[in-house]
Amino acid sequence: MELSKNYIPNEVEANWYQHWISRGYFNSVPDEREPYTIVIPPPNVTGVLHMGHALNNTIQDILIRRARMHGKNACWVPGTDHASIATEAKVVAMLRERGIAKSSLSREDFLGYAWEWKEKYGGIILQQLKKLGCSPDWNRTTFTMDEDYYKSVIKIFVQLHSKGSIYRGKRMINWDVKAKTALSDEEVIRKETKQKLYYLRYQLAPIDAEQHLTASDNDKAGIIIATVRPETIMGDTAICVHPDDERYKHLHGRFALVPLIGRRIPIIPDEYVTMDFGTGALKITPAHDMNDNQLGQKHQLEVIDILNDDGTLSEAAQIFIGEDRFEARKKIVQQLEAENFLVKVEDYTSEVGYSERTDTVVEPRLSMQWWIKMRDISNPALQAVVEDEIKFYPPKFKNTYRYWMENIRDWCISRQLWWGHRIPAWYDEDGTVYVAESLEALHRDHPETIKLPLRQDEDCLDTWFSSWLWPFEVFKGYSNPGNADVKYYYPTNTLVTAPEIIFFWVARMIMAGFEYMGEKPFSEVYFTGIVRDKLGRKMSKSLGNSPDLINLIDQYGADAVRFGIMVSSPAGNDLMFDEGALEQGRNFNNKLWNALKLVRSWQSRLENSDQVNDTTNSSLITSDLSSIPHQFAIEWFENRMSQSRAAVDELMKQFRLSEALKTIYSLVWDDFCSWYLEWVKPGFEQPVEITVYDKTVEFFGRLMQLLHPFMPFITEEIHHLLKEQPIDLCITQTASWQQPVPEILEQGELLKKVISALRDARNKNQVKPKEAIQLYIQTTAETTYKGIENILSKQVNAADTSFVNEAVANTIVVAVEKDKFYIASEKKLDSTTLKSDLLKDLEHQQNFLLSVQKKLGNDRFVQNARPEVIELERKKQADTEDRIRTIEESLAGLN
RNA sequence: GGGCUGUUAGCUCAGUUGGUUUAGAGCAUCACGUCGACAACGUGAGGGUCGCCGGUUCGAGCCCGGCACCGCCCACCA
Repeated sequence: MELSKNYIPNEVEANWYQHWISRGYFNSVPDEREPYTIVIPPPNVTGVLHMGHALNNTIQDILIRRARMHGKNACWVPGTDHASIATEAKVVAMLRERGIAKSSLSREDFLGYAWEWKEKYGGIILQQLKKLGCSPDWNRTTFTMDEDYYKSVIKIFVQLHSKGSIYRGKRMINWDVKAKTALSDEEVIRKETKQKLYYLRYQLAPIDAEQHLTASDNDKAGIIIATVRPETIMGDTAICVHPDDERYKHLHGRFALVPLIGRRIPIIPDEYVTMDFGTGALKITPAHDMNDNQLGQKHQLEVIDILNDDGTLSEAAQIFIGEDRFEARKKIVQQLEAENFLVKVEDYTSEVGYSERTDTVVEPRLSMQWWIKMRDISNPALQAVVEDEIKFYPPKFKNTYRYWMENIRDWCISRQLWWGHRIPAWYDEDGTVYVAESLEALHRDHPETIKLPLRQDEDCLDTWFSSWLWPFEVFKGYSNPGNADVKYYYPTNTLVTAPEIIFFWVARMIMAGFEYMGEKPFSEVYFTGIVRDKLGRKMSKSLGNSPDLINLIDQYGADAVRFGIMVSSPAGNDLMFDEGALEQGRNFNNKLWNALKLVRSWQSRLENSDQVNDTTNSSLITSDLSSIPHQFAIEWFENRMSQSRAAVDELMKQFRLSEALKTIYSLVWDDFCSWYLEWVKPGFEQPVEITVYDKTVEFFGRLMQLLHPFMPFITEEIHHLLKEQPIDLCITQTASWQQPVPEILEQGELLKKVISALRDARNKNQVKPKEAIQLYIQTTAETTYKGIENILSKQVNAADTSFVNEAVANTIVVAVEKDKFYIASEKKLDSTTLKSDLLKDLEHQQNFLLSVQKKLGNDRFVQNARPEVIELERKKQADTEDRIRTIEESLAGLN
């Protein structure tokens, strides 16, 4: 079979994925092997593959595939999250396009549309993961609203409630006016926002209406406050000043009038106020600000809610009723100015909360919601991470986690949405609340409720209230406690996720794990970096700097995409995505492909020689390694490969995947292709020794094993194209490798160094590659060089090599460590260049010698440094002196 | 405002307990090269004094103190 000029990934990838699936390689059932388990961070069911997913899932796939090849029972559980708010928003938008308003639908009808939508578009992302080459056990695909999963979520709510850890309360919450739902603190993104600070004059109310029928001038001058939200003044119920503020002491106990509507509000002292900010006087709007609300409670102020749930002004505002809050702001400013209440306007920048999902400004609002008392369940989860029972990579996230856990606040879990797990609470006509797993359960446990007219709570639970059960409920660990799967797979091994969701998800999973399973959910958490573009900007939909992954896979192949992503993801750092890295991946594919072509071309030459052997009993076939000229190359590469393998193992243990990949890349490209293959490559139309061929195929195969977790497709393809294989690479078990021998590695390094130095010398002296040279070697280690002589002479195109005891005149001199090489060629030497190079080197060596001598001349160094350090310095000194002597000899020879 | 990282070649990053020939890699750059695997390539080369200041030490990219800058997380100054 003729191989194409370049590697063409698309068809190869699709075929192999199909093959793997048909053989069921990714499926896992409990057995006697040790499990290695990962649960996927379930992407939103509405999601499409973006860079963050690609990074995340490539890492998980690398870990899983490696475990699978290392004798573990690898189980990677895939699935999706119902993502209540995100999905509901999509469904509402879809309905709007069809001209249907959500408000016109019953809950049941809406959910009908939502499920229809989910079945049709949901889970596209799982199909896309297949294109990336991911190898989860698809039989285990889980959705957070699957029937059993749903029941578990409800059951957990009931359990927490009966324990007293869930309560219902009217408190200030973050309100999303677009989605019309409450949000948890974590769903609010604070962004620095340019605003205006308005200075408004509140006139004073007369002290006593009967005594002062007209206001004094002082009263008209009133008190000036600063605010960024003038549209909320109609909700003001007090003005607050610092008790020690001399400017306002005379106003304590008096009343001010809210501009435009003239309502009387008290002026009260409280130390909360900062005297030197604004005017030192603060308007209090308990319905629309967290702090104001606290102050309001403290001073028992009235609460006037002037906003509707969609962010428009309510009847209570008296003016601008029905206007959007930001429209109302503009209009009210105009009116305040017209009526002389506006004193001045300043530019002002502060942090404003935005909804994570809808990106609208969050409205602090007083509302009745369900809450979890987090203190009840947080402690074991805190301890587990602090004491490294669960390890974080990189460890810096321990601090972040710890701080949040130590200051944990109650979690608002109710959402005013329909798509999700409906809160299992019922109300009778008196407003009494009953919590039960179902209406039937309620009637069973509380027969007195049978006759009551009950209505169920309309709200759903926060998405994260379901996903915090993920690591055990994917194995039905809660719905079917103690089943074989959960016993075998739980706790899982590694969680790979983005640091952004450390509070949303990671912390809560750890809490749920301890609370419901009595055990940690995973042993290690690997936090990936944030994906940025090459300008360092975070990738986001709004910036439009997120590339289309499927497009990239079509263009470069999944292996190249995986390579590109991993090679630019240093552990613990962000990923600066650059398409150049994908090109590098594609080029690497090609390099592998071409190496394969070379090795396969030997096959035919082997077969020919086989035929010759049958009749002539030629000596081409040999099994005795020591008798062939390529013995050193084979021994060296064997050792070199073991050395890199050990390095890769160590890096993988520390989750330094990017470096592990780079190590393999360099092993393949540099050591295997550039050195080893060149060393053993036969000349044009020369036969190939069978030992060399067998060894090369074996090496190549082992390289493919090492690389497979990172680039699964091309490695599988090459594995099969190298020779007939009884089993697929995907499930091949990694054999144990030998320990590298340091002496052989050193010899290999020396050989490389000598070859490079000689090539450099040829290059500098403009000796053409085609032109053969005479090489003279002056060394004390002649036996060493005898073993590598044939490689050396071929690699530097030497027609003839001989050993000498003294300098050879009229040659190019090259010194490597203690050995000297003399190159003689037809080419007339340019002694000027040669001389200046030598002089430059001489100066460098002399400076170096000086620094070493200075060190050795320092008594305190000699007294204090460790003996081996001193020994090393002495060696440096001797070597450098040798080196200088060589250069001087060469210079002398040139004259 | 508090906390946590980081600052090493043009770019992205390694550099393990301070001493391994006066700092390494990949990409990019430059020169030469079409030689029977590979121009999506080969062979070479150039390029940094390790953010700044001070200290400890025989010796600092690495340890200590201060400063500057970048980024992230957290926090209720209108």
